[in-house]
Amino acid sequence: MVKNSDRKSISSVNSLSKTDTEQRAKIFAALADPTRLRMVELLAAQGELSGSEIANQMGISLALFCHHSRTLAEAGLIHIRREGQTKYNSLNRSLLSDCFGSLTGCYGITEGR
Amino acid sequence: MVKNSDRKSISSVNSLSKTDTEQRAKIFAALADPTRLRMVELLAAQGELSGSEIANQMGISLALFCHHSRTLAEAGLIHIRREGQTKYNSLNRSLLSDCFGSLTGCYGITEGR
DNA sequence: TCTGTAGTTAAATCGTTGCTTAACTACTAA
DNA sequence: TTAGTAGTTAAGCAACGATTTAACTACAGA
Repeated sequence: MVKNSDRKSISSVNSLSKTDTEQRAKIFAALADPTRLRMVELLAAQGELSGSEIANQMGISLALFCHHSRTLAEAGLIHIRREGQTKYNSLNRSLLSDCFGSLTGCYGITEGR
Repeated sequence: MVKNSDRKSISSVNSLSKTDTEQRAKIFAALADPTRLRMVELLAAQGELSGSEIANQMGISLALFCHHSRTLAEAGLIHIRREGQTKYNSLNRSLLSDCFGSLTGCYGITEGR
């Protein structure tokens, strides 16, 4: 039997295994705002986007994007790849699947990141 | 092609089909509080429970349970069955699957409610 | 009628959070 | 050096939300 307390020590925030209730609540809280949820849906549909691209497509300021992206990053939901002065954001799909699977009992198939 | 606006008119809050971004955000917001998430996890594990049973198992007051259960009900996440003066709560699993599936692209198998 | 159980509701408190504005760094190119 | 692009951070405000307490309805049994 693997306890949640063990899992927490293995994956501090990113993915790999099931997270505990507090962590999952934090992930759901990150998805609970319409603006952030639209950001996540954009990334789910388009794969990888820079902050400016997201802000433009959504019609919000870069400051507001940055504000929300921090919440998503702290929940472990987005991965950031630097290229010059541009930062590309992508979704941590395996963390999403793990988090959702803990409630539905169904863990979807995720290929890579 | 089925638009989200069409879906909304079909299923106002309960299940059946995909919900729009605002509705999904509301569902995630209902799951965003640790106390409510524990309630949902209890129902996911044990199927059907009365308010008192949930409050007892969680070590919270009935008033606090009632407060949170209202949020869950408004999101459409719980179904209530009356029996005498007792109300039994159960999870709307298909709504959960639809909501999660809109992000992961994977819609789990749900049998009945 | 009185007591206990099950649940609901309102008010008050207090912390959190979403948004805007503005100032800031860092890199690139003319 | 100047301007433009990409992103970050802080301050302030308004709105929301989690919790506790207390008062309430409704029903069942002694």
